[in-house]
Amino acid sequence: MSKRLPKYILLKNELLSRIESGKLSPGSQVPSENEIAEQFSLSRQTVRQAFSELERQGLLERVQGKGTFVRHAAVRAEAMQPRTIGIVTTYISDYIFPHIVRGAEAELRSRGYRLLLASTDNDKEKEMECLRLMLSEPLSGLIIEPTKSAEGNPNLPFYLSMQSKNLPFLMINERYRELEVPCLRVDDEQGGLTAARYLIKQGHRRIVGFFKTDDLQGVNRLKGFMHAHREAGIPLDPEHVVTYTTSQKSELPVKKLRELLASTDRPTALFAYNDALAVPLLNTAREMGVSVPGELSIVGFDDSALALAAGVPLTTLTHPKEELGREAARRLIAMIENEAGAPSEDTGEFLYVPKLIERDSASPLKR
Amino acid sequence: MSKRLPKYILLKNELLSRIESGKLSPGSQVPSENEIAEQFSLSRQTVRQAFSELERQGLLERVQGKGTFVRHAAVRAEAMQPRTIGIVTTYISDYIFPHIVRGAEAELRSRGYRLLLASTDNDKEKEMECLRLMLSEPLSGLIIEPTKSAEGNPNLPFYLSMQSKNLPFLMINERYRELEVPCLRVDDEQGGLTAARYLIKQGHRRIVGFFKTDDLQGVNRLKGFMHAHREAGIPLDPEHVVTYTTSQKSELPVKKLRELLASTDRPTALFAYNDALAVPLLNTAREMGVSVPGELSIVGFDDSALALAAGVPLTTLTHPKEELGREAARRLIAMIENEAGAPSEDTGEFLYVPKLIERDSASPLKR
DNA sequence: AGAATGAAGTTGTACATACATTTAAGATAA
DNA sequence: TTATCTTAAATGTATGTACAACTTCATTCT
Repeated sequence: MSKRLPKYILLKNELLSRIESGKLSPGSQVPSENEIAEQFSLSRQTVRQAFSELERQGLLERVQGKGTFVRHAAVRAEAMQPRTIGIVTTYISDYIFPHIVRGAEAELRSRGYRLLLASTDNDKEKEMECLRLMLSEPLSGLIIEPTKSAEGNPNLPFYLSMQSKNLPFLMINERYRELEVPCLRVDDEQGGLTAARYLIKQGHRRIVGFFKTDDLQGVNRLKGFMHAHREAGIPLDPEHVVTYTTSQKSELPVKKLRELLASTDRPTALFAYNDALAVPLLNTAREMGVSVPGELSIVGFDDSALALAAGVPLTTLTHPKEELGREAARRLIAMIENEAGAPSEDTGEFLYVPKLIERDSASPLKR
Repeated sequence: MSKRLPKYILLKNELLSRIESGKLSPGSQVPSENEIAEQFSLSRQTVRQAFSELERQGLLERVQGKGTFVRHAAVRAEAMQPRTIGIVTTYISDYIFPHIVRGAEAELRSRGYRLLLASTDNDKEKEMECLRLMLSEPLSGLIIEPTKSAEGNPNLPFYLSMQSKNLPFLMINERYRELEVPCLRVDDEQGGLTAARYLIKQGHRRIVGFFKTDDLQGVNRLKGFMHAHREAGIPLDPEHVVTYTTSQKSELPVKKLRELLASTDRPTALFAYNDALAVPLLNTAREMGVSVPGELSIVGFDDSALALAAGVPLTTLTHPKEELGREAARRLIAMIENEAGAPSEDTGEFLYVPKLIERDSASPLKR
C-alpha cells in the first residue's frame, strides 16, 4: 500500500527531510541533477520535476551553470506557510478599537503571524469590499467585528463560503445571529445592569440612559438598564431612555440632555452608552452650571482614555480591550493550528463581565 | 534580435494575451495539450512547460481527464499582483496613530490595496522583527514610522536591502537621517515656534516647556520653543525646559510641574510636547488649585480627541493625522505604479505646517 | 602578469516516446 | 430504464536524447 506515490514526490520528500534534518544545510550545494538521477536511478527529467516544485516552494535556488542550492530561509519557509490573519473592524481610529487591534497585533506578532487590517466604517458595502480584498490572497484566519449587528447581514454568502472552505474565523464584540461561530464579547446586558444598580443603590431614582441602538451592544446595555429598574420596582419614565444612531453622533443626546436638565424635576443621574458620549454630556452639564457629581451623577462605559482626561474623572465600566484582542488572536491561532488535531470546533461564546470603576463623576444622592 | 525568447515563453505570452483580450474567457476550456502542440508545431512537453507556469501563476487550472481551463479570477489575478502595503508604526492604540492608520487604510482600500499592520512599541528589536515578518511575503511597498528616531538605527541593513530590491517605501513623522527616502511630517520646529510666539505675544514671560527627547519630534519642538525665546530676547530659565523620555511617561513632568507651581515665581504659561501630556498637566494644576487659564495658560500639540474631552478645552496645534496617512498612501501608490514610468524617485520631504487652534486653556497674561 | 581560449560541468530548452490515471460519454447488458 | 462496461481523450508520470547557455577553472598565448 505504499509505492503509490509518484517517484518525483518521493524524491521531494527525501530532499525535504534532508533539509529539515540539516543533512543539507542552508546555503549548501545540492548534488547535480545528473548525480541525483544516478543515485536514485531516475531520469534527469524526473529529478528536474522534483527540483522545480521545490524551487517554486522557495526551498531551493537553481543557478544555471553553477548548480542547485538550499535557500537560506529554507528551514523557516518550510514551517511558515501563509500565516497571515485578517481583522475587520468597524472603526480603526476611534476610541477602544485601536486597543483591541493592538492587543491582537502584539499576540499575533509574537506567534509569527502577520496582521491584515481593514475597517468598514460601519458600512455593510465596505464590509463586503473588505472581505473580498482580504480573501484575494491566502489567509490563515479572520477576526471580524460585525457591522451594524442589530440589522440583518447581507454578506452572509461570504461567511458561508468561508465556513465551507474551512477558513477559521471568529467574531468580537458582537455576532451575527445567523452564524454559529465563536464570539468574544463583553456582557453588555450585565454591564447595563451593574451601572443602573449602582446608581439606584446610591439613592438615585430619576436616572436617564442614553443608548446607541443600531448595534446590539447598545440594545443589550439598554436591556440591563431596564432590568435593573424592574427588579428595584422603579418606574422608568420613557423620557429617560434616549436612543440614537451612529450617524447622529452626540448631537441628539446633548440636545436631549439640555432639555431634561432645564425641566423642573430633572434627573439626578445619567448612564451613557459609552465614555465617548459621557464626556460631551458631562461637559454639557457643567456648561449649564449643573455640578457633577453634586447635582448629577454620571456613569460611562468602556473605561477609555477619555475617562481620565475628562474634567471630572469618570466613573465607568471596564472593557477588556487589549485583552480581548489578545484572547481573540490566541483562540484563532488555536483553531488554525488544531485544524489537523481535535475537530473541537468551539462555537461557544466567551463573555467578559464588566466591572465598575468608581471615580469622581458619581456620588450618593443628597436629599 | 527577436527570436531569442524560449518557445514556451512565447507560448505563455500568446496565451496571456488571449486571456486578457477575452479570446479565452474565464471558465472556458483551453485546447488540449496535443492540439496546442500541433497548432504551434511544438512538442507536448513544451506546451506542458508553458501550462505549468501559467497554472502556478493561478491563470489556468488543469484537471486530469477533463482538460485545462481558464480560472475565473484569471483576469483579475493578472492585473492584481501582490498589492499589499505594510505600515510599521511605533504605537497602534495610542493617541494620533490610529488616525494616521485609518487615513492610510481608507485610501489603500479604495485603491484596491491591502494593509498589513505592525507596531514596534518604540523598540528597535521589535522593529526588526516587524520588518522581517512583513518582508516574508511579497509586498508592494512600506510606510514606516521610525523608532526612537533621535538615536541611531541598527536596522539600516534592512532598509538598504529594501532599496536595492527596489521596494518603495517612505517615512512618516520622522526620518532616519542616514536614509534618502521621501518623508511626510509635521514641521515640528515651526510648531514649537508658533506655540511659544503665541504665548509670548499674550504677554507671558515665564513659560515652561515639556519635551520628550528620545524622538526627533520632541527635539524639534524644543528647538522652535527656544528659537521663539531667542528672537524675542527673553532669557530662558533652564528650569523651564523639562525633558523626559518615553519610559517615564507623564510621571516626571507632573512631578516637575508640582515643584514649579509651588515655587515663588511660578510660570504663567506652559507648552506641552503633546495633548496626551497636556491633559495630566492641566489636571495637576487644577488639583493644586491653580486655575486654567486664569493663573496658568496651557498650549498642547496634535489636536487629539483628548483636547476637547479635557475639563478646559485645550488650545493646541493641529496635526494632519488622517490626511497624513492618506497622503502617505497616495504617494506610495504613485511610487509603486510609476516604477515602470518616470524614475523620478522623489526623495523630498513634505512638511505640514501646524496651525494654532485657540480654545480655552490659554489667555493673555493679567498683571 | 594579464588576457584570451578552451574544456568540463552545470542548468535551461526542446523534442520524442511510452504508459498510467482520470473523466465523460457512448455502447452494451440486465 | 437502469446499471455496467468500454472506449476515447484528456492530463499525469517517467524515461531518453540532444543541444544551448552559463559558470568555473585550468591552460595557453601575448
